[in-house]
Amino acid sequence: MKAEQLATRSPRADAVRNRDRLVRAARTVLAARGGEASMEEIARAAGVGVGTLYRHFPRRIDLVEAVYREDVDALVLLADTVADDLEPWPSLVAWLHGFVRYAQAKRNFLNELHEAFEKTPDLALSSREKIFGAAGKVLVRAQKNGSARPDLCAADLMQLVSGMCMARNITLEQNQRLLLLVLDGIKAQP
Amino acid sequence: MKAEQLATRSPRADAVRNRDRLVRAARTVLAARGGEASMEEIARAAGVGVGTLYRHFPRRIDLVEAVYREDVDALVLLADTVADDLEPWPSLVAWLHGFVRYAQAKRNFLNELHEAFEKTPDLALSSREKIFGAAGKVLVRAQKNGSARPDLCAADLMQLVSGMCMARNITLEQNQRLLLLVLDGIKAQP
DNA sequence: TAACTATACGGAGGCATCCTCCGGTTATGC
DNA sequence: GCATAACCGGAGGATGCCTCCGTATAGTTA
Repeated sequence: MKAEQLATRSPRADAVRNRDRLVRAARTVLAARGGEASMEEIARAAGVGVGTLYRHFPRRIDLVEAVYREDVDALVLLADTVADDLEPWPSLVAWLHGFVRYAQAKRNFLNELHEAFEKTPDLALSSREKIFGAAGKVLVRAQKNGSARPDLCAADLMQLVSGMCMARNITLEQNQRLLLLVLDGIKAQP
Repeated sequence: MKAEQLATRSPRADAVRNRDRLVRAARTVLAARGGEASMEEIARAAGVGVGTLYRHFPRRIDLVEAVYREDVDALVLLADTVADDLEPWPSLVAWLHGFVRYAQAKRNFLNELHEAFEKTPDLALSSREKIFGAAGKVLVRAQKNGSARPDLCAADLMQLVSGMCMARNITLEQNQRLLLLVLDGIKAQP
């Protein structure tokens, strides 16, 4: 390869294969053992050395984000869908219900995000930003409509809702009950 | 000592002294370095070996609870005070404001509690129970009065409020703004 | 006071995890 | 086919958790 050729060549086949194996293995292991899962364990499950794992995903959170990427994208998509199909306030309600149901199932993910953010506060986490963006979309729309109180931002909203979902043994019922309460709080006062 | 004397004799002077040193050191170190602080570090700051630390506080959370014990007691006391001095609803509002202000300052404590509970869900944490008890006291009173919605328990309430306080870079203003929102949600609907 | 013993001390060390580093291997471009 | 950039893997350094046990000492008894 000439020195002046700056365009990176496409990644090697084995690299692509191993990255994919790692994400799959991580998905399985994280689902089975939650936050307990160690990097060695995941690498072993993928049939790969730890060195390879760390080359592809320098920090634990990078791997976690790769695992849950599709789920996060689904939440973003949901925001678009409800915004297209519903009036502002009902779309906000629908999206939050979707979020809570998701968070209930993938509570581990929220915890990992929280932990990573705890350790490195100024770290840009793409999942976080995506979710905040989706929340902002439905929220702002409801605010412009006058159905949601104006003194509130997406960060506030997610603060509240993801915070309440992070508890270990919260049930879906309790979650939904609390969501109704939060929705009452979010609603613009007449 | 006779064999049949089962009454434990009072703890040795050095044990008392070291326990006290450990709590003081832990308070300082935890305040300075937060959750990062290692057990070795705390033992060193107390001028004591790790063995001594672990004899007094078998689990990290035991030490943490000892450090924040007075603060937790203050929250419990606050619940009693507001219940004596104020009408049900205002007392709930006042206590929650107190809680949020405290949580803002001692966010690290909430995180440690959460982490311990995450690791060992069926673990009885006295601080947790004390705080829940205090919350229950003011909440039930407001419910009997008809000013707080009845379909809510202390666990729900703390879920919501402590969850929102746990975020790393939340400001006191944001906290208080969210609390107002939550209070709107808690209030009984007319 | 002196001996005795329950109690406490402390840090070496076993175990686990994180993450890096680098010698060896392999796929890709020429 | 050859050169080499890209990649692989796992040994090993660093750190933290927690235990274990030989040593020291406070309190008790005579």
